[in-house]
Amino acid sequence: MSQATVARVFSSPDKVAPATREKVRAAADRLGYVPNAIARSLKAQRTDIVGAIVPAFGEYWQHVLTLFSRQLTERRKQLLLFSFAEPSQVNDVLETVARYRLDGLIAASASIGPAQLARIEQLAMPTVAFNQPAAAGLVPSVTVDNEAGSQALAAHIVDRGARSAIFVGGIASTSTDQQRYRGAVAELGTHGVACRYVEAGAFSYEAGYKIAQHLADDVDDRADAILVGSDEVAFGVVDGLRERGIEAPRDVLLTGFDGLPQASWVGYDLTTLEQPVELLVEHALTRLLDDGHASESTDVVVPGTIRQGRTTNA
Amino acid sequence: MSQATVARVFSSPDKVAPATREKVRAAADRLGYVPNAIARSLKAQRTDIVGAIVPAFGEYWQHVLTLFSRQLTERRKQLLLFSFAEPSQVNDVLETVARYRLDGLIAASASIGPAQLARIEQLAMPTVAFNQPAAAGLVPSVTVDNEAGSQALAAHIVDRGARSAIFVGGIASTSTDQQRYRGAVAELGTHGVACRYVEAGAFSYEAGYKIAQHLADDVDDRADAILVGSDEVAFGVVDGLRERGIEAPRDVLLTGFDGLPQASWVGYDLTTLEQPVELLVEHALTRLLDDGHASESTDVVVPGTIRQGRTTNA
DNA sequence: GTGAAAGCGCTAACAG
DNA sequence: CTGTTAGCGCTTTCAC
Repeated sequence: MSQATVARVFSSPDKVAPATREKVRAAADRLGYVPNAIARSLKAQRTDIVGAIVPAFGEYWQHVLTLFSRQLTERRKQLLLFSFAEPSQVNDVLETVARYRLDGLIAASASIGPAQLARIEQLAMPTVAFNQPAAAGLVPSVTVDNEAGSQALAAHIVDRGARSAIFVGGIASTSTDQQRYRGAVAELGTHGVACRYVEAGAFSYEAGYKIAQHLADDVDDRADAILVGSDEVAFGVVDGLRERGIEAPRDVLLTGFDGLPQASWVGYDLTTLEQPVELLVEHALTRLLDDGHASESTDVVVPGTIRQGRTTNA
Repeated sequence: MSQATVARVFSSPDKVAPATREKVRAAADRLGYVPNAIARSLKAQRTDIVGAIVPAFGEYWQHVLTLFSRQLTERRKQLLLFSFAEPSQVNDVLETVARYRLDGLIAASASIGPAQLARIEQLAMPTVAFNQPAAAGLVPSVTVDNEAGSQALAAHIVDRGARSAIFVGGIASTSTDQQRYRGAVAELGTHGVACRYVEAGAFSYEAGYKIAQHLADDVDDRADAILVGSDEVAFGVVDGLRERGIEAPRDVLLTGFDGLPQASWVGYDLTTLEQPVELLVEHALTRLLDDGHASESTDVVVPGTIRQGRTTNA
């Protein structure tokens, strides 16, 4: 048996006589032989691995990651995870990424700024920025329509009688926060409703919980509605307000953003903008793997839909 | 410049004259050269990649995965994710795993049965089973002490006056369910408290929600306490019971298991057995990467601690 | 339908 | 300190 024949048995079995094929398979089973994907990758200049640079925190990213992994498995590819706890680690991570010749790269984090995107360009690795609007124009991107989503939520609360509102963001400098705030302000403005921006300081439950207590204590400044920029923060806000006896929708209208599974949990039952995550992930992978390397538009923006929950059921 | 010199600049810079080193670095920057980790792996028989076979669902696994990824990043290794939605996919996944010559493998799923573990043995790849008690003895494993944990929870509710109890498991055939149930029964038995096993059918919020409504409707069979086998299911149970006007701890004592971050969210504030996940993950990685390939005991069992929440605050 | 040979990009051993 | 050489395990012509 020559190497070549064995290789053919595992990659294009039809090019080998059935008899030989079986003999090779039998021998392989007996010896525990398994083709070496590393060697294959070296030769083929293709790894069948897609990398993802993702923050190591947060319900949203965990959820998205799970979906990427699921869809990649269906495409017989693997997900190589590069997670980081501190934005400062991103540069290091990028250099590591560069060494693995990945079939594609998912850049999903607000910590990936222009400098990092430029570096990624250099790597000449197919890349897609996921829900990171700031990357649009620099790198192909797939994003939910943040502005339209926020507008829809704003319209929703105005419908339900809101005459004053607060937007609770995670981190003010992120492009998602900015877009979501902008959308809200725009829509509310046309109805003569003011909307202040308040920063929770992180995209976490705890941050939401704390900021909610501040809001609750600041009695002068109560609003009819609170638009929270993300579901995870919103859960914290709900609980923080409850702690102070403020209940949605009784005392305030409240919305989230993202459409996490937990938003439908009866304990929260949050009105939120549901991202079509499956679809977003599908778009991202198509752009990464199927494209003739230059399709129509490189920046895809997909609309979300409102999920009406108890928190605005006034 | 010879290949060898360049290689040295990137792997052992001190073996190269500073002048040459800088020249090489400059050239690399200019040409965008980055060493190829695939080729390196082929030569070195070491990939710096650890694989993880994990179910594509569930809060708990997402949480664990995030920790693995974080700790691996610190060790300058990557996580290659093999997730699967159906147990039937596991065999396929294993064959894929086999092809990548990974530095280690984390087997974290009840769907990895004896047959699969045997296959893993064959691969001669350092492996550790994570929170999968059934694997103990077959493959090195790291597991929280399920029985002791359940006993502690059982003792806790007896302390608080429970005279009858129900254990709500996810899937009866899993070894975690069995151990947790067994622990509960053992402890409750010594206090003359009976404990029926009820199967939710999945380790999910929805399954918990549905089973809770059945339990609530079955008025003859009310118990003082419900021990739920996992937090995610417990969240569903809490909400399902609330829907029927049953509130913990007022009407029933309720506990979870796992210690997910959400358990401390004020909306649930669940009494649960908190797994020392960081520690478990650390143990797993040590066994995988640092071991002199045969340390003391291969099956590590780590105790958890009770997190007291509102749901048993009778 | 099968085998021989070259080469993917790197490293380690050995000379110089 | 630097270069030469061989080879990791696979695929891919190109002969036969």
